[in-house]
Amino acid sequence: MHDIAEHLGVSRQLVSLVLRDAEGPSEESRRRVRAAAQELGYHPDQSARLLRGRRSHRLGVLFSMKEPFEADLVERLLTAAAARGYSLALGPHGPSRPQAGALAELLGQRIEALLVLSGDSGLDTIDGLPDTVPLVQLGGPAAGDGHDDVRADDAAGFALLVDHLVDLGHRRIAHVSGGSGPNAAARRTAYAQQMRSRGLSPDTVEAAYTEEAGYRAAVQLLDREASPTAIMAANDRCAVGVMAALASRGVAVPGRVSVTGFDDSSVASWPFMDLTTVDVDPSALAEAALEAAVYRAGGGTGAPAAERVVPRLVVRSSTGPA
Amino acid sequence: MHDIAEHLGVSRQLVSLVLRDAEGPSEESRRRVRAAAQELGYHPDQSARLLRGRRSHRLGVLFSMKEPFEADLVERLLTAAAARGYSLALGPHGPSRPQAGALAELLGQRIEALLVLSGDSGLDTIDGLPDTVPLVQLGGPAAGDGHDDVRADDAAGFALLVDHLVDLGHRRIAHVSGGSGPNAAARRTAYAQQMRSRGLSPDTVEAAYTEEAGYRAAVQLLDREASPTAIMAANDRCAVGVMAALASRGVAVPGRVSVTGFDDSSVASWPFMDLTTVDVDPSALAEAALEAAVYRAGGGTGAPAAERVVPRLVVRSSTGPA
DNA sequence: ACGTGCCAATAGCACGTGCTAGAGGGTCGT
DNA sequence: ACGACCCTCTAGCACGTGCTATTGGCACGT
Repeated sequence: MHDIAEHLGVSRQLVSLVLRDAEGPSEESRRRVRAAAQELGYHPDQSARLLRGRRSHRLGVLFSMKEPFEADLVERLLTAAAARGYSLALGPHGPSRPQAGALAELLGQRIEALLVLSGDSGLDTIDGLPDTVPLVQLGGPAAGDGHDDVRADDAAGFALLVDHLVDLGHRRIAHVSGGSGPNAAARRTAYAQQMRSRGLSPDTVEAAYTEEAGYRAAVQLLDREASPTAIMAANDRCAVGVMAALASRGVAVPGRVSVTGFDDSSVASWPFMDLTTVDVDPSALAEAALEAAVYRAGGGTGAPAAERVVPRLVVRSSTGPA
Repeated sequence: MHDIAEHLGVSRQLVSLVLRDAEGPSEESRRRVRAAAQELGYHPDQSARLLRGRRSHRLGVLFSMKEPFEADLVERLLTAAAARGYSLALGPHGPSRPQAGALAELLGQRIEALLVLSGDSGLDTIDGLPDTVPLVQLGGPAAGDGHDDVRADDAAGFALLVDHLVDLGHRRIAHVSGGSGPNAAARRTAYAQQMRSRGLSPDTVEAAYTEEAGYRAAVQLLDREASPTAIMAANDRCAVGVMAALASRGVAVPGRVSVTGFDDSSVASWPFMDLTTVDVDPSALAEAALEAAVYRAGGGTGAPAAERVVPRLVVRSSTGPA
């Protein structure tokens, strides 16, 4: 900035005014300063900007790069934040990068609120976070207490899927559960409840949120005497395994068995999968979470929000009449 | 920092010395300062640190969150950078976040070098980047010129795969190509060359780096009179489609047709895929790219490096005797 | 000629930290 | 008892920017 000012023979302050679009400078000055900035390849130093400003308008995001769904959410968060004039400090954690390390880095970045993402991968309890930064939990296991909490309404989603299958005439509908994974218990319960309310008895096989677990669970189901005519997987990844197992046994989908997923991830739309699933609309999740974070960043002190985004049924060709 | 000093009745400078592990302060002081910092929930302000330091020891990474392989690379880069005392500024771009926007944000963060990732998804030509920041390209389409360039040795990888199949007795080996995708031409050429050197004639079907394209290409191959006994997909995603097509036609793998992938992504290790592929070892890629970036950051002015990481053949159960 | 008002541009401090230079108070040797 | 030394701590400036307060210059009215 100093260089630009010297180059033009004006003061540094004038340059500052122009570059942050403040009122004052004449059109002529604006033109010249902008041209010089372009010419000299100037980019404002975010550190200095952040340091000077009273507020940072910056939110931290703690997430895992491994999970495609979280990566997707982060992208939505980026646009949602930009639309409100906020920027995001990304804090990816992974096997080689402990959560605590990523957290410490975020806390050094003047964040006004912290968004914690946790998909189906599971996340150890969040600890070591200071009470100075408000926390918004997004889609993870139930937070301790007192924090904003945004997630999909899994119960509503499973009710939609059960109804869909029952309406198609299915009566032996099995559920391949996420086992001890986050939200798995809620999904299992929602499934059982909706089955009973339709006069059917639930049939759950414990597995996990992985392709391999889905594969094994499906094999197990096929080996029974009265194998089900429909299989509801705990999520899409799990459904991929189920589909693979059926294909390897030569079982027609949806001819003999219908299959459903949960998430509407990209795999669900592969033409040879074409999975009936529920769409949790990551944009809506991101929007709701960001709204909560912005509210806290602005000093909001209302009661913790507990937003439940209602998913949408997406019918594709993996389900059909019993 | 000021608060801690006041809390203990010492000077701010002493606190500074302790917290950055400089020599000088006594053990007693260290203990007390650290305890106070913990108690007050202090985290050093990175902005101020960055502003003060002459060097930032910070590297920018431009990538896409959509691509799992890039996400994986970023994670390796994070650990590699940490090991060398560098930090990374992440610049994810996506549909709603133009590359230029992410780039501008990075340039405002005092980066000393810029790593540009581009997997199989393709990336428009990089422009608008100032000549003040050295650039290292990682795995993408050939950079214009004069930039460091790190990527997998696709030719060596395909040679390994062709040799593997030929040694198993296959003679009709088809290649489902990545079409106009980045590096697809190089892989196609490497395949053709190695086939000829083994006395066989190449047989390429144009497709793309997606599951759907792989599926369609495989269907096309199966409909021929003399269908191949082995199919080499352009990458793992493509191989997933090929496998699905074979399964839906009841073609045994590897009984009647062998299948190979390229990348050793997570799908390749799914038990019902168990794909023979080549492992590009993202750690080695990340390490090499980071080394180049650090060299440039340190002011290195040598000739542009052109590192080719030699991949490793991973034999699984999707290939067998002809 | 002199004040009044306005527009354009400038002066100077503050943000939180790292680093160089220096200050204070002990201990030791003579 | 006095200076030389070391060990520990402190004073103060600099980094690049935003913002408040102030200055300079011009046109206008009296």
